[in-house]
Amino acid sequence: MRAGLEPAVTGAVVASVTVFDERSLRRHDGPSEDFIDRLTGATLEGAVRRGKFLWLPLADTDVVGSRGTGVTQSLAGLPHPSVRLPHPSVHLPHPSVHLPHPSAHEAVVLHLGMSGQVLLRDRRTDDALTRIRLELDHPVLGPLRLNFVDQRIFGSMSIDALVPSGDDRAAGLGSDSRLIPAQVAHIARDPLDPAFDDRHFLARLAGKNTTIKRAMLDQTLVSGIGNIYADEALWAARIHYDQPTTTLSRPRAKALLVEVRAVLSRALGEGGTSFDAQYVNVNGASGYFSHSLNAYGRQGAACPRCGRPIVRDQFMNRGAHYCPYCQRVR
DNA sequence: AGCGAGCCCTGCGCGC
DNA sequence: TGCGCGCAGGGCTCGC
Repeated sequence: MRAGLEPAVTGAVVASVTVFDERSLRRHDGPSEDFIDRLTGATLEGAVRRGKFLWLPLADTDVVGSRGTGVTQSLAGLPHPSVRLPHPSVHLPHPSVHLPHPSAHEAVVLHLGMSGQVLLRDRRTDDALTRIRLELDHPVLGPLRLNFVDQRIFGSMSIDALVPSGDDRAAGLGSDSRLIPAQVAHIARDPLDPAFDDRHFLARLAGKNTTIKRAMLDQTLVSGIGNIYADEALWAARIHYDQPTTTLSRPRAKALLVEVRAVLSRALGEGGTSFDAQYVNVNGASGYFSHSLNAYGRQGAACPRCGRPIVRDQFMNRGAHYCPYCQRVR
């Protein structure tokens, strides 16, 4: 989603905002009028991600001299290979957009929850269950529509202050900025982040008095891993979901981290995991990773490694899928 | 600290 | 065919 949004939102001006359901602003500190007022007319500077949170920094508008100075962001190479934007006929050789100085102090923050989608459309296209809509004017691509769709409304949009992330590394993927939305500051880096610190993670993991899957799903320890990718990485590393972290050896923990990265990389390469039309990219296309699952959702089916049946346990009010033969507590 | 329960929601598939 | 139930990719708060 980040990769798909980046070329469409960078340099775009928010022409109008429509909130169809205020419940999607649960994490916005203020009424919908506030969200609309602050966003309307704003220029989006890019698309940045940490774990499952995405944010679009807003160019400062009330800082004298901040607009139109300095940075030129190249949009050459548009569109992203996996992205088909609504206006493919717009073709400019090596287009570029002059952006304000990247000193944004606010951002639009998005989380998809369980059932959220962000769909890039032309100005005529509606999507069922659209909760919030942004009409964008992009300097190269022209008029666009961003539909935030969410069946269960566990996801959200909000405007949040950008605060220092605490170290001198980029706060997320997609920007060099060290600023992070306040509501995302407690979220750990994800294992694909170049600034992810393996040693720091392994030390914190070893110091926890819990079990491994619970730790993997703890977004303040490591982010970006949900129920599917936890089960898949544990299967690949042959580790039982209820293995105590205190007895998980460092070599096995390191091997698990390797498998987490492999699973996340492959899933991103295949566009994510789609069981239905719920999980789609910005064009509404489904990912293919569901065809690559070895454990998740495969209870009763043969383990691809040993042929014995995969089992599903109730765990943390969710399912834990594993092979009782390959994955044992030890 | 860690953990379980509960909550925020809708829609789908299944069994009866 | 129709209904009720269980289930679903997440994250947060609360009380123990």
